[in-house]
Amino acid sequence: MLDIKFIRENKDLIKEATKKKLIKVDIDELIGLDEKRKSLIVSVDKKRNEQNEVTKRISVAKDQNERNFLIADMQKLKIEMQKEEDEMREVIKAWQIIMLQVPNIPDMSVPDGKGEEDNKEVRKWGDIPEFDFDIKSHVEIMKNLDMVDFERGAKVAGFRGYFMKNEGALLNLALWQYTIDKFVTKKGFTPMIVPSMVSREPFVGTGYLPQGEEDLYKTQDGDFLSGTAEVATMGYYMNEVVDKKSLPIKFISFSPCFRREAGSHGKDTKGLFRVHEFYKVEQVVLCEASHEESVKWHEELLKNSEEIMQDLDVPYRVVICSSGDLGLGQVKKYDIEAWMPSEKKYRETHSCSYFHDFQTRRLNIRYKDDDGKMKYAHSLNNTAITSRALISAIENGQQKDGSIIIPDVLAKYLGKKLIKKL
RNA sequence: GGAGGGUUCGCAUAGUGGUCUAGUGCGCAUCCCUGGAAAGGAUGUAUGUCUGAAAGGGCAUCGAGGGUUCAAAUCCCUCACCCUCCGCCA
Repeated sequence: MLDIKFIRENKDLIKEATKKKLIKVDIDELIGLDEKRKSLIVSVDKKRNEQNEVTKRISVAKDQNERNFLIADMQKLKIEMQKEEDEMREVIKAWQIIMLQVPNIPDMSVPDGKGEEDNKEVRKWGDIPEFDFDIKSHVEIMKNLDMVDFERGAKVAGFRGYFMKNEGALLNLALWQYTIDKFVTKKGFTPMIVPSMVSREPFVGTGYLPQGEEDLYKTQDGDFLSGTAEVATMGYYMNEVVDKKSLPIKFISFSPCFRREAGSHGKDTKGLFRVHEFYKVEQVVLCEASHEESVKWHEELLKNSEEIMQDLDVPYRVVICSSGDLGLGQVKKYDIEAWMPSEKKYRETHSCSYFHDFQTRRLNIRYKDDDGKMKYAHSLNNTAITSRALISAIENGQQKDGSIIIPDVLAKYLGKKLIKKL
């Protein structure tokens, strides 16, 4: 959510942003509603003031006639007031619906574009491996080594279901453990295991709702299963004033993630790339409300995840996402894409974005600045790791005999450097 | 699932329809007193929003949202959360 004052004063800038992000929202209608809202507030407040004043007189009135007269007067006022209050409620409701749809403004450095296809490569890391044998996909490799079971996954959990098994299970555990260790010991992040079943408010606060309901699983109690630990982690300080001295707050959050993949039925139907349920380690940062701080941490979070990929020896590239690929609240987003040998393509494994105060305004996370003013903190997040990176690591580490060489950082946790058929 | 109790200004607590613009204590800030400090005293102590060039002023906020009333922290309804007990289950 943006500040209504800012919207009023920067109408054209916002309209341009909605075009860039391909979002349909009527800013003129919003401003019209805001005018109505303000004039109704003025009028209602005036009547309330009169009521308050007269009520004081009624309280102390000794004379019964005077008292009755004043009460009758107030009964009339009340009827008028209720009419205006009803109208005000309607206006505010409509106002809020549009307010939640107004997008954040993309940074100058964001390329214009319609979507993913217009993302621009920023840099590449690592050499694309050459194989002197027919390579297999992670599905074949892992099935051969009994690391995963998709058939029974589908039997038990339905479409896109899977079991991780043997070294498949251990390798995932190693990945999470290694990642969290690194963020805690080397980077000073606070580790958290966060809820995946989350109430509506933090979803609205982070910008996933109201517009994205069909992408989420919903419980019969009205909670939603979140697709990322970002939601619960951002909700942690919802409706709180945090101590300025505690900023920046850096969380490394682990959670199961659930995605309906409602719009992608035909896509990536094989393997672990697109699944309904997976685990993720996520970086979340709250920092002081300055653009420079946000940019600094954005680059930092990107670097952190690049280090992880380099540790895993996975070739990747960084792309800057085009305006059409940005979410409602995102100012700028980098994706990291790992090289997938079986597809001969880079595929998204990380998504690193900053929001300025878009999320914290919705979530009401503030701090008191040195000048005594309350400010909304800035927020950012980036994937630290998911199993998607493992797909790439496995395919890149495959050997002619079907075994897999494991990156050193994981071998340490797994207890072996090579996974092979017994 | 059932029964009961609770949610008040940073903390603790008072407050069952109109002098509550929410009292008191603690804490915190500034000042007085002091050589300095403690004790004591004085003053102050939130957020949001509207209006205004500003100073200032209005309005709202006693878990949330509705309702009753001329008037609600106080009465009624719905919901959320916390506590105690019972049941069921891990």
